[in-house]
Amino acid sequence: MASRKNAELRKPEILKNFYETIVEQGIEGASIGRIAKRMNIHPSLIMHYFSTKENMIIELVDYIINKYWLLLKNIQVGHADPHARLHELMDVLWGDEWYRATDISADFSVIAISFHNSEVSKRLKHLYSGFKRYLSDEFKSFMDAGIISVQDPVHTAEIIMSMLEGYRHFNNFFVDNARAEQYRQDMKRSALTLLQHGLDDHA
Amino acid sequence: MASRKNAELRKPEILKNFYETIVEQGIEGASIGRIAKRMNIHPSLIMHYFSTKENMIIELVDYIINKYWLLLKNIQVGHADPHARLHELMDVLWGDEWYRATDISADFSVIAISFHNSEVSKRLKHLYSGFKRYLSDEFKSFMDAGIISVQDPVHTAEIIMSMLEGYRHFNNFFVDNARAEQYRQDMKRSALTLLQHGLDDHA
DNA sequence: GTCCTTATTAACTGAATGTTCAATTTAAAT
DNA sequence: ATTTAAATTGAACATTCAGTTAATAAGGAC
Repeated sequence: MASRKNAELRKPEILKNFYETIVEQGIEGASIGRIAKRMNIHPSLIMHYFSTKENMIIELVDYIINKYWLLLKNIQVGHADPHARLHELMDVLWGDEWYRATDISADFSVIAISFHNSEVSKRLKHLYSGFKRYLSDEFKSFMDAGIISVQDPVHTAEIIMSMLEGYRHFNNFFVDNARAEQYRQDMKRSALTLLQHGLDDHA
Repeated sequence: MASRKNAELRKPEILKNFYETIVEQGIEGASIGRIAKRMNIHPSLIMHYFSTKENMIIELVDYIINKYWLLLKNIQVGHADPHARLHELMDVLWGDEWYRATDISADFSVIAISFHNSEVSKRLKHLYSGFKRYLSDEFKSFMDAGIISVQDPVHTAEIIMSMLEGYRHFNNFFVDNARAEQYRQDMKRSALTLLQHGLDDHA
């Protein structure tokens, strides 16, 4: 019999294995039976804790999203000097810790699920809107300090988030490990260029 | 019995229904049985044409990717004048036809599959590299004409593609239909700003 | 050591999974 | 009208699916 653990330990352990199974086999390969086999426990034990697979998916999404919230809360960019603060923020956003916080393969699976699961969709929207609020607040303060020249902090946040997501996306397809660092720098500098030159009028 | 059609008609029809089932139920809900039911045909007929589900997935990916190739080949930006040509290209990339060419929900499913299916991954990489080549060739000609100021056309293509992908991604989460057009314009203008200001040195 | 909660397994279900192979229908060619 | 090839169905296959219910095992409180 598997070593006895309490719910507080076992549930996250199951979620972690669910997560890893999705990374390795996709959502279509992440059945309860396979997760149980990978953990050397009985499938019924998983049902005991989550009742339905739908529940387990929701809790998995919460588990992943929580990783992002922790990232956000731990940014706490140190510098008070706006210029240094701006650069530190950019370093964090395009940094390694941020990129590796979650497995991009699982991220895509979750996003794919969100298109036909409204609970998942709701949670993703909430996460994104929190991220957007955080960024736009920062950009607002940079505007006030006069070190970036953009017109609308919210629109700016959307643009930077889009670039960040595009970066995550393509890092898997372009790279050519030797080019990874180059690509990262290109994206980061492009973001800074945009922040400092604003949106010109190309009418 | 379902009306008799030949392979040339039936196979694409099956792929189309596979595609739509993925959009509605995700890859995990797109079983052969469900696809057959939706088409009012017998599941065996699907096996007859594709032999295995794995084959069917590969052919679906080819089917989707072909839509993108058609887009690329039909761009054929008309203007010879470089300045008009640049703007027309940007209009196409951020245009409605481009955005709606495939269902983003299916795109995400395919990308998610690519992480644990090397055949799918290979095909996506090939598509992206073709797109990158097309864009970098265009950017090279704009550089020669002196209407954009970037240093490397390939890096530039990667950046623009990342922005485009980020745009596709977030259009589903930000919008607020009233803002959709605004967001699109913001992204397009940002891309133009980058092309014209290049990557500044923020050392 | 007994009680009591809870973790874990055992045994099972009915439905759905992808797949196989033979039988049947259809339409075109001769 | 007969032949022929292809399209379509039918019935079965072992396996896996998520889920149910009851039994067992383990550990903490007293």
